[in-house]
Amino acid sequence: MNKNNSTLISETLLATPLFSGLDEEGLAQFIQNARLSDHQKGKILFLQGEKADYFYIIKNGWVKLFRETISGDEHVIDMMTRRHAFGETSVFEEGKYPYRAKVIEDSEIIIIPTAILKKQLERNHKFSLNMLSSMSHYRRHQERQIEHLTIENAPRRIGCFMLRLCFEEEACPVTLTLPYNKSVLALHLGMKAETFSRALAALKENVGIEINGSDVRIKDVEKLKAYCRPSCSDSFPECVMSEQQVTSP
Amino acid sequence: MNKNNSTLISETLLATPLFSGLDEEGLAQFIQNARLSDHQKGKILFLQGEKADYFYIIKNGWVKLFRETISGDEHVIDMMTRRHAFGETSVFEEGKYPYRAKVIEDSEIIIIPTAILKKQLERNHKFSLNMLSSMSHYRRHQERQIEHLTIENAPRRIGCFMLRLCFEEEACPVTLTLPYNKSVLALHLGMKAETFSRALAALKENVGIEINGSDVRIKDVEKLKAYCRPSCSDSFPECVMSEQQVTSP
DNA sequence: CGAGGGTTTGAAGTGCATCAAATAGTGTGG
DNA sequence: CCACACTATTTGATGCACTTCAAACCCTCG
Repeated sequence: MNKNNSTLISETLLATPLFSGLDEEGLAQFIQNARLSDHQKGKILFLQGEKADYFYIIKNGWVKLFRETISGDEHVIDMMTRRHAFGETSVFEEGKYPYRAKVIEDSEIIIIPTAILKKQLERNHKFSLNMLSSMSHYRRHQERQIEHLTIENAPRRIGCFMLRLCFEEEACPVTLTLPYNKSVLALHLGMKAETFSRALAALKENVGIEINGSDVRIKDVEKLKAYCRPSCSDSFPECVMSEQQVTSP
Repeated sequence: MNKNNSTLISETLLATPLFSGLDEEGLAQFIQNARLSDHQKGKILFLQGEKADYFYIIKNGWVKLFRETISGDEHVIDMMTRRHAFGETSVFEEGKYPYRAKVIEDSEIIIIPTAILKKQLERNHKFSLNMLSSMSHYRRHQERQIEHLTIENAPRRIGCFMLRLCFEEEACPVTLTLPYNKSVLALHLGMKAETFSRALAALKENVGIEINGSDVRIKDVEKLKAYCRPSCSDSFPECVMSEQQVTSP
């Protein structure tokens, strides 16, 4: 591993909540054993049930975590992007990955042996707390997802997703680009691609959103919030605000 | 607090994964500051957003964790029973409860100040690891719930729930009692009470289950498994097996 | 016994899925 | 740089699962 790579890895890890605030030595343990590599769209990183020798942190790109049912349906557990870590919970799953991972946009990914993770968990209290914190954040994220699936309809689920995407922008109107392709996004939000398409059209109708391929222009953010609010148990903008750093799958 | 209570508390805590294997001193910290008390059906333990000074462990009974949307819909996050802990993640939520808790069957509950939890998290590595492990278990539980909501229909969701309830029985046929009342269970499984009722009838029709009030007799467990399997990404009986110790909400 | 919650049943409506086909968008090799 | 192939997206028509509203029934408990 050359120096350049080492620097790149260190930068990414430091920006990932899982590793933030770690002491020099602990961080060094991870960095020394990390490997940065490029992966093309379509690459399967691992299968469900496979022995989990490594966990992953994304430097750039998109990875889809998913499962398949016996009857062939695909369930998208989550979409991961830069600074997201995944596969790290295999430590608690008898050393096996509980889902599949597929690269869906060309990505730069950092790979670290789970053995290092295990050792740090045993020895480095600060790291355990970090992991606890990021797991807790993710738990909240999942709770919200469950709630949305249960009580929100398709257009509102998309609306909430877009609000999360644009929450950091303060300008009104807001322009944003939908990540990855629409069919995957649809599955991630628990609907079929056709429904997604129609629901987008409904949003266009009801809250005056403009859509151009993957680009979305929200002319009136408040109107979108008002549209989504009635079925959201979290108070806005808290619901929108607190999604920022989801790090653990 | 009398000695008797102290013993009862200690017994329950030891049986709760969150505290299992803790050193004497750490355990004593919790026990010394714990309070065991009875709560009647209907009692609200805390509201969403309330300052979280305490967390809870159930010794006996049932507690419902839920939220309400602006439009008045209720979302049941989870149902907790003996040896389940809840409210403990408020430590990571700016010290506030992220949901409401209501007693739905007369219960004996252990209450411990979150301050103790915080201190132990800071100082007691073993306890942190316990919490990490139980959080990880709960995460899996949530994942499965999300998956079920997305790809399983109502009868199958109920079937999976019953399989989980009866997984420890080895005898066929199996008789079990549905916990708490059916309308709450329905909401917990993401459907309305009417749908629940009709779905039960469908199960009766398709897999030959006998229903008598809250008592369910599964005449052929394998048939039920076969009925649920096609839409389940986990392999049976793993899916059924691994639900046993869910401790963290 | 009567009141009130929980549960079931019926009829009608809604939202999403499904199937099918048309259209737009993307990448490839000639 | 264009033609072709392939994939992603949209649109339409139809069906099914769940919800909604309403009423009846059932159970429990004062």
